[in-house]
Amino acid sequence: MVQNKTEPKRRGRPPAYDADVALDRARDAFWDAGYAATSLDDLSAATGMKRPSLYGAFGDKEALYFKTVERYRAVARAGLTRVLSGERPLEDELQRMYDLSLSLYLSGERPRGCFVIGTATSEAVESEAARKALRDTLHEIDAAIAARFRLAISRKELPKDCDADSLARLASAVMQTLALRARAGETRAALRATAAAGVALLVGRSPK
Amino acid sequence: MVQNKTEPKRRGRPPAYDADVALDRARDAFWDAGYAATSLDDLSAATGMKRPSLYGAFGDKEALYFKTVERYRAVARAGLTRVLSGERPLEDELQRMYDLSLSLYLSGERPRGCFVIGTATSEAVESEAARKALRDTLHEIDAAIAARFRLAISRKELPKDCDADSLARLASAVMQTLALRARAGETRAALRATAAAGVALLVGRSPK
DNA sequence: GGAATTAAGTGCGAAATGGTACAAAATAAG
DNA sequence: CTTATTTTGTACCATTTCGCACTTAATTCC
Repeated sequence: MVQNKTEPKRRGRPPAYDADVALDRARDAFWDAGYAATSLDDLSAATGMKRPSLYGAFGDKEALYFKTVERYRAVARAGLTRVLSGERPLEDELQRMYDLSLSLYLSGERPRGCFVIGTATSEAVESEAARKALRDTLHEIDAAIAARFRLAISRKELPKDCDADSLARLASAVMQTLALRARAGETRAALRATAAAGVALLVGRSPK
Repeated sequence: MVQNKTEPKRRGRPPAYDADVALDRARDAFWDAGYAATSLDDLSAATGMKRPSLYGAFGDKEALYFKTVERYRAVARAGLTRVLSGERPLEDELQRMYDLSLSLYLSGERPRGCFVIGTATSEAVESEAARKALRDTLHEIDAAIAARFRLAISRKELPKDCDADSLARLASAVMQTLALRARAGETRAALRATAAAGVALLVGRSPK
């Protein structure tokens, strides 16, 4: 595999846009309005690219959407891997995981929750691709958390008879409720309280 | 308050539709495709009513949608009140609550999760009304579960130092993950396992 | 400088969308 | 039977939407 990063000389007219920036802007448009309610004109306005340029660069609306999903998932994956590294105690890392989630869910001008949940869920019954994107996203998070729980069990941070996979799905559930509640307009303080209660329950302390 | 149920004699041409049946059909259309992707023609086809009749009976698309939400919430509220009556042990009632949720989430031809989560979430950032519907729905469920947890504490089904409100939000989180995962296409068996693990964790047994 | 190549921008078109005006139909009251 | 009342169904309108053809602009290669 040779270097193919920013090929030194492209042949024709150079693009006026940066593909990653455009994808982020398109993602923001979908994130706020949902997939179906975001028109190509909205995407054109958000990215500054005319519709034919959008087509040339990313394909149709659906292809563009799934490119934004891929990009979002890559960022989320990196963050999750970082906070669940195992460098700190389980409880700290879980708390940081939810802090990271909340910083993302509240990062827009208005609270908007998780991008994938907010945009793919509504389409998931009728679109096989959206359903798969949603399922894969949830399962990837499940798996990352389960790995950390397995590590915790091996380190005696948790009792040996715990089921890491079940605990992980429930830890995911806490993240999902944060996503939904953030989008529903709950305050940051309320969300933090729910996260803290979730951490307590997951590590074996009943929320007091 | 006098009797106003099915007024004995209406003046003009009688409606050809049953309002409740039409609302259920409209709800099903929204449930599958989401709010934005459901057109008035879709709603007309689903209900068998022409568009002008829909307007006459329910107002515009948004008004119709929120009428279906009200109706769904009333049914959900009744079910929740029933299964959380306090007649049975806490653990049984929680398990029945999730069983009831799953029977609803998997009741369509295709798995579709929770109607409100599946349709209001995507609209919640830009629509104040959708955001409120989502928030009110989540909080109503939180409150119903919290009441049951308070009863459990008073009955010593749970330790006195438990926080019923925090536990209730986490119990809601389990319901929400079932809603999302059902819509994402997880199998019924997988969903049941997640529910069972949630019940165990909530009543103080670590999932084994 | 001219040809080749790639992207940007204008503008069109067919279809779908939300919404409504208006006439026809069905019923009750007098 | 006539009138008043209410619903239904057809047809229409203005707008939006997705998508594309085609021209124009910017750049490299020779």
